[in-house]
Amino acid sequence: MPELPEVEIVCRNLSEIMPVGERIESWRYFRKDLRYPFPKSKMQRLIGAGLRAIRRRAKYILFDFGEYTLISHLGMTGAWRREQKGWIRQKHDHLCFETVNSGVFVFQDPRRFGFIEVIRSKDLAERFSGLGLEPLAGDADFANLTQSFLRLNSPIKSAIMNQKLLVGVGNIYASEILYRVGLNPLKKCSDIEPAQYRQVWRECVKTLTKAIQRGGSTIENYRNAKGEAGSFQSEFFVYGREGEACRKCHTEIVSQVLSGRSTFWCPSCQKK
DNA sequence: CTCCTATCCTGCGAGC
DNA sequence: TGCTCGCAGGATAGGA
Repeated sequence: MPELPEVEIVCRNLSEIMPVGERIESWRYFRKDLRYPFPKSKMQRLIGAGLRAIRRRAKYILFDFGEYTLISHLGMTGAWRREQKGWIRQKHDHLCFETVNSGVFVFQDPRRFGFIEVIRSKDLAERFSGLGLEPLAGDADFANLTQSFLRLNSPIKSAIMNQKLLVGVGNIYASEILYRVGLNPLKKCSDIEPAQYRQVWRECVKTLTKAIQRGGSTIENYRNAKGEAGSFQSEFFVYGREGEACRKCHTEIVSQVLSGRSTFWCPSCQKK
């Protein structure tokens, strides 16, 4: 489900409804695992600790409780929502924690590709050491990223989705970003000029930023932690539009599976 | 090392 | 109506 903009929105509104200093009173589990077993003993360590911040790294949500950090990944269909005491369990609600003053936070995830982790905060850097460049970080070193890409033989679309190189871009935004640059998604990374890479990074930042301003994209069931849908899907140029007319030149949008993922582009606008 | 495939899981729409 | 098939926003282990 969620790519960088959606995870960013979830983090922002979780921060609004769960203030700094808030404490977890108790956990409840409705099954014993999601993608990985719940780290129950470590989750107990969070009880009573004051929340310092909720932030995003790549597509991970980090609840910083000082000595320990709760890591939540939404996978394809994961969602947090807030409930009040006496709430009624919905299908695919897998766990919840109750806070002292802010209600109950419930994690729902039909496909169960999401997961929950608790680690010592001092181990965060190592836990995420394999992650690539954070595109919206002020100090993002895109020149260095270009040098990495110039050495790759893979198609550009696969590469910008590779979280070891660049984080946050998933299957939807990959197609959208390349449309905005005019690059064919199948083009080999080593065949792309440095000047074109500068455009790729610029459109990447612009597209992700705009998507955040629109509250993310809601395809089927994405909702932020307040239950609100995003609206950026109305600005898609190519994703999910196979057979429809290009918004600029009216050529039919085409689609092809690349590395197992549906890929959309305009054969006329994306000839670079 | 690099790249691709299969896999985890449930739900939904298309097609018969 | 009801069945099967294919596909869905992610990440990763393992094979070529």
